[in-house]
Amino acid sequence: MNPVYDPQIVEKKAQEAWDHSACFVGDENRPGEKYYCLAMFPYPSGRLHMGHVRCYTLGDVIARYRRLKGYNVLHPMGWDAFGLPAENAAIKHNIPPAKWTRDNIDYMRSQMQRLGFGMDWSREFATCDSDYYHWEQWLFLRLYEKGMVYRKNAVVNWDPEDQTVLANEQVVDGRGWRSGAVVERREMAQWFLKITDYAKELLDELDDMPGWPESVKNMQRNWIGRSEGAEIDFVTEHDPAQTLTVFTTRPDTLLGATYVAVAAEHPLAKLAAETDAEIAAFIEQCKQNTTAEADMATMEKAGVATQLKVRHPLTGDLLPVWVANFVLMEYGSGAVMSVPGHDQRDWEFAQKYGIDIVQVIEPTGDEACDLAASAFTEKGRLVNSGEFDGKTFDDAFAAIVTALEGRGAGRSVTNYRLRDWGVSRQRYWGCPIPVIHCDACGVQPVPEADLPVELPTEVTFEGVSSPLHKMDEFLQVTCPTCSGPARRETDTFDTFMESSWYFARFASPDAKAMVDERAKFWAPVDHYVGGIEHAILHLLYARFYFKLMRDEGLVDADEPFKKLMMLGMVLQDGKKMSKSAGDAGDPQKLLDRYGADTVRTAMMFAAPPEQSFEWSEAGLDGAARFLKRLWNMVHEHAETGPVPVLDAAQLSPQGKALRRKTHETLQKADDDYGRRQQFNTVVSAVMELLNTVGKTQATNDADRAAVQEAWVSGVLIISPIAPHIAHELWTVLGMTEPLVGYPWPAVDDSALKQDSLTLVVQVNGKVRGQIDVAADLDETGVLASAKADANVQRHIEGKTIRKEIVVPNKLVNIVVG
RNA sequence: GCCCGGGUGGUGAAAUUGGUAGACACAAGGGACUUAAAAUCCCUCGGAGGCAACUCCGUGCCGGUUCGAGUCCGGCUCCGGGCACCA
Repeated sequence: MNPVYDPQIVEKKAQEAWDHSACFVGDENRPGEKYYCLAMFPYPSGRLHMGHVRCYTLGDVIARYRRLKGYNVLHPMGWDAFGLPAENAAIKHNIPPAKWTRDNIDYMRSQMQRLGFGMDWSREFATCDSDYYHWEQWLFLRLYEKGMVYRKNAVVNWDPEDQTVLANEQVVDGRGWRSGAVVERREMAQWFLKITDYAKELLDELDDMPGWPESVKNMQRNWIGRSEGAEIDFVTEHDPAQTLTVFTTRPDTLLGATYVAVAAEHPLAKLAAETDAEIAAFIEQCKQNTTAEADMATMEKAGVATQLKVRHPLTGDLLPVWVANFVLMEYGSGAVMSVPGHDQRDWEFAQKYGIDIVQVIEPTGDEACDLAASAFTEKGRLVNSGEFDGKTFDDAFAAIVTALEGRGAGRSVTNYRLRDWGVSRQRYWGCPIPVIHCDACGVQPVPEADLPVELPTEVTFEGVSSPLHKMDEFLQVTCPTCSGPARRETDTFDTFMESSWYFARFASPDAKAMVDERAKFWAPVDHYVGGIEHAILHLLYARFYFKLMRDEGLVDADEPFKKLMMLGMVLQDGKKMSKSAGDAGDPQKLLDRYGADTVRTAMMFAAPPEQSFEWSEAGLDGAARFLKRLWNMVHEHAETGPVPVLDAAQLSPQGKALRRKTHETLQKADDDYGRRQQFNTVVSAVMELLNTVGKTQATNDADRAAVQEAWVSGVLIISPIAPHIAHELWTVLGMTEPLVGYPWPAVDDSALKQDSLTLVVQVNGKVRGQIDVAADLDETGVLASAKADANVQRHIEGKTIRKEIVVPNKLVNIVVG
């Protein structure tokens, strides 16, 4: 009798064997080319959901496959442990964020281990470990010295009732999610990293990253948003020493500018508000917009005229200054010139407020141009522009910029949509920003010897504000410059800071520096797996940070992630899974009922990696049935006793067909794992192989050897996906070397050879028959055979053959008329 | 609003470089085994006609290119992701 397949026993046994042999511990000295496989580390939200299961199974499948292909693999795991949910839990349940986080990590680690991921747990760390964030503070201070860091005002969402800053997701319909109070935009001094200094490199390098999906590269290109244009200075009427600078991509339309618009936070808006209650009221009203760009883009465009005027740099005409709610202070100089004739938004604004619309561009072709109906936004020929009339875009651009340069009133510039990275957060649960505020000396960096600035973890939350504000032992410090009393910064870093370099730390997790030489060995990550929701922010910040580290000499490469696999979302009720959506996605009960291999197989079988799909338990029974069949069939085969060495010459036709299927499956699986990165079809290929073995009657020793070969191959192929059952069956098949790292078998081309092929015959593109032909039959022979088919004859009879198309090994199309 | 994806049977999907649409599964229906059930095994399974051979229709919608389009092009529509403080 076969032993019954009991995943709980099989999986425990396999995991103990892996632990015992330490086969997943990364080691620079192992043979084989290094291969760093990494799945984006999780935020320890409490329990794994099916999105995690998918991501980490995919990472594990890739890592295990690479081991079979002879690579020296590093596959680590850790925790993105700082963040908002821990504070929310603290406020709600009065648990210190550190304890809540550590408990979650312990539970989620046990779930990952239960899933059998072949990860190197010896390198594990959490970003809330001071050993980790120490070096983030250290790098920040290095960047401070280099001038890569600066402080300026930026707007935040302010909850006036809770007296706290809210994240965008905490603002619901313009109100604080807890207090319900109307949220205000408020300016605060914040730290910024000069990512814009690297905009060009971040953009240009995308052209040389073949391992990234085009869609992600395009998203990043659009995000960085390089545009060629000009900066133009408008002298203010009230103070000729002051200028208002705008950026435009269309300096050719300068003569059509009929007003300028500034952001509500712009100094000119504030100046105008001093003497004008209507403007002050409008600015107040603008404060009720959130800081989210999506809200800005969809809201009703509105503005108010000021009494201020600026002088047109070429005509000297006075143009009115408007304050408009759609101008972003964060982008460019917080001011735009408005050309309603040739910009749709400006046109709508001018229509609404009765501002002049002047045509300065006319079509060169037959494009429609009716400024009474809409703006003409195409490039064309200049009119109503004095000396520039008749010029087309490129000439006009150059001539107008030259004219401006001559007056010192403009210059051509390359502008980026990308804004500098604001890294300050007015939150407790994050990495302390290592600066000190001294009344006498101003902002002072914490001396390197005093690092890390440790975040106190013994805290009690009273209300929603950061407990740091009330902790004198944290707050009160002496100024490193004058030794007088000073105050420690209470803001912490954006958590994207931690996730921007953790992959480098995994290479040398115990280094007494940010990283050591081992980072140069393992970096860059060869295969990075993660959700598509990280396509822009995380991946762009990490690329930037890696360049900062490179420029410090810490790493060698220019880019951190060679190959990027972007996963579609595992949806729940049509939306991405989140902490707030409950634990419907918790895999725990599935692991208890079916075991890890079934959960992993079902997840891999459900869809290809990049596709989003709604999670459903429907596939689990099928996956469980498949593994059980595999278990039973391999045991039945093993019970027939020892198998002789395969003698291909002695195979029966069935044995030969099975052997071909085995090698086709090896070839397909290798291609799917390695090149196509589509794993659902690996599972189906093994299912097909299993079905083929099931139909094979092994009548002689050679056939039994072919069956053995089929099972050894099938078990090996499925092992990255269902590693525990594979571990057990490997031994059942009499294999003595460990399966982890066993060399992937070479495909035997002679086994793939076919004597005859089935071709499809079409008449006028419709399938009319199938023919079996010798594999080496030439085109004339194939055509003759096709025309001999009875059904094909019926369709070509009495008609003229106009064209004959033969696609080798596939089909024949006969075109008749 | 802007940027990036996606839409194929009752369901998850496959079709890799423009070449047989629906592989492999799930669910369902029928049958075998069983006192019965579970498990297992076998058969059917896009729609319509024929009830066989075969024919017509069919990959979100409309149009185009091609001997041939799920695949390429143009226009739409619905769904998802991102939009700088969720991670």
